[in-house]
Amino acid sequence: MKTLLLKSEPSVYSFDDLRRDGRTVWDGVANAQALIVLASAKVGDEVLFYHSNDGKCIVGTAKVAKRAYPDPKLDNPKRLVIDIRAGKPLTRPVTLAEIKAVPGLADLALVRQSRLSCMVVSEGHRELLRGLGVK
DNA sequence: GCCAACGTTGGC
DNA sequence: GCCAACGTTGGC
Repeated sequence: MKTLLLKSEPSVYSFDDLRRDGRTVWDGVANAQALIVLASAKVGDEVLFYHSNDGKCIVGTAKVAKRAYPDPKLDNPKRLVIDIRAGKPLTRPVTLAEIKAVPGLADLALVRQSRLSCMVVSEGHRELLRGLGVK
């Protein structure tokens, strides 16, 4: 099982929205690199839910509920989506500033490639995040 | 196939 | 609101 980190602007779709919905289709990914990440997602993989712009913090967890499939709303087989279901909110959000303060997390894609919306979190990075309170 | 121009994302 | 970092587009 691996861990993904998905970014969302809370004003568009927040973690609270996900908890309200229980489950949602994760769509809108067009970037080639991010699509490769989506394609690698397996049911049961852990998802870290990050609020970009307004928040800049990891706010909760989720799980991959359905592996990648073409967006039914689009006529483009390359535009993949996955389904995720809500997990638990963190007791305290873990901010980007806190993450940047950990030397071992400097090469996390979230830090290095701010525009990437969807990334795989390595085992080692996952452990460091756990140390910051991402349970 | 190169590259300039333009658009977008997201941190600050 | 600004701008850096990228990705994409289109003319050549």
